[in-house]
Amino acid sequence: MPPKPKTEFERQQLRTLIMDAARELFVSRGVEAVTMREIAKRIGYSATSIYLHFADKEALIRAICDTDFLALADALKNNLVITDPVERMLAFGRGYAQFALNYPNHYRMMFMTEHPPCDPEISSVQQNNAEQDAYFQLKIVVNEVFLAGKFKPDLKDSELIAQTVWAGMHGVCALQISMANDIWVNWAGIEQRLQMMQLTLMRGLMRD
Amino acid sequence: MPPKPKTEFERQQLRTLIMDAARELFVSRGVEAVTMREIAKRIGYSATSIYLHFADKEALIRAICDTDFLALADALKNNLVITDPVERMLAFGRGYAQFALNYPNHYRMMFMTEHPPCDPEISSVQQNNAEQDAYFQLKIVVNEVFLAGKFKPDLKDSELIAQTVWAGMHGVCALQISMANDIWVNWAGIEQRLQMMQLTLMRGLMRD
DNA sequence: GTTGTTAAATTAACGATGTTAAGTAAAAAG
DNA sequence: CTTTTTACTTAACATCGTTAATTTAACAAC
Repeated sequence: MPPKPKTEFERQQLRTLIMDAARELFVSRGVEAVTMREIAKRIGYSATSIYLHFADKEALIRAICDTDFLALADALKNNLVITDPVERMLAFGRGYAQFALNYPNHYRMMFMTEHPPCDPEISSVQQNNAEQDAYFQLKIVVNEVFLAGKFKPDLKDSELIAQTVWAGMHGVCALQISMANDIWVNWAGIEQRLQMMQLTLMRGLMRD
Repeated sequence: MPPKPKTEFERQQLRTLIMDAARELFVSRGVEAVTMREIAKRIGYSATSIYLHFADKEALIRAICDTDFLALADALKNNLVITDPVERMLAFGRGYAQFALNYPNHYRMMFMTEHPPCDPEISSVQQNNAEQDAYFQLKIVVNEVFLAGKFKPDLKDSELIAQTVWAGMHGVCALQISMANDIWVNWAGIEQRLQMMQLTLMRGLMRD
């Protein structure tokens, strides 16, 4: 039953319908385990219909990632109301970890798998817009601590500090996602590990 | 030309021939991109022959991982000759990162993808054997610093410290492997980021 | 030495996947 | 009323991991 020309709005609507169905499946079982046919069935379409809206599976994944970067930025921006720069940075880190651990398959898709470099032409995320770009938010949050003179005096590169903080939190989250079930390691509780990382980063970066 | 019974040695030999060919391909292009047929062709066998030695692709990957944990432990144990515990821990971290960045596809296979929990019955790595178990090495190295009273006095859980150090280094390496080509982030040099992480961890963990 | 038996390998084939090509129905355009 | 365009579907393809059926060759028993 293939009807008639669709308005641009209807096209967008179907596009997001596909993305929402795909996201739900990806998040619950990971991108590899989900087939195009399955996504299509979920929304009552044929598999090939997806290709009218996305060039291939990779493009679909990328598009979803893209809107999820928005979701991450949106979730994190709530912390920006905290006035104390140091408290804000800590809350920001906790929020980031919470996102990672609440949506591990998502997080894996966004930060643990190599995607071809994201084309800013196509991306719906505006880089360096604090509302939309979580990395930009991180830079701001760290830089405000930096400007407040809270870091050790020999630390002069604010962005390098930001990348270190990111790496530290990412390390804990990524190991948790990939290796939590590995009986080889007698893991401490994830909450404990997160707190320990934040404590260590703080002590290592902040002025005494 | 399929001849007759092989001695156990010949079977082992073919098994490692398969593993070596597979490893080389996996390391250069990642596990997903390499097909069983390709591995087989590389050693002049038919694809199905591999299944006479490994239950499936996953089992082959796991077997390779397994021997690579040995390789990692072997590479890292050279640092154990360093006498000063703190210097030894630093060198250990650098060695770990070097392994990760020299063999990124390997590292991804070992630490960045979820494998079903490793069965110690099957594994050829002896857990808690310092010669073979890199995580055990890490625990020892950290614990020696701990016993030397070098950590901050309120840090009482040596294994939690080890896991934090691991997470920090893993974070830098993992982001490098997955996101180095992401133009979104203005990455500092990888060497700089590694050094900054080590500096920060040290300052955050060690007694003043 | 012929004849089974068995191990090691192969070729054929299966089902699933991402994807492309060809076809179809209905609305719009002329 | 015809023609074109649009949204979709079904068929089909190549490739993948994997299994089944088949071949080949060495050994064992008589």
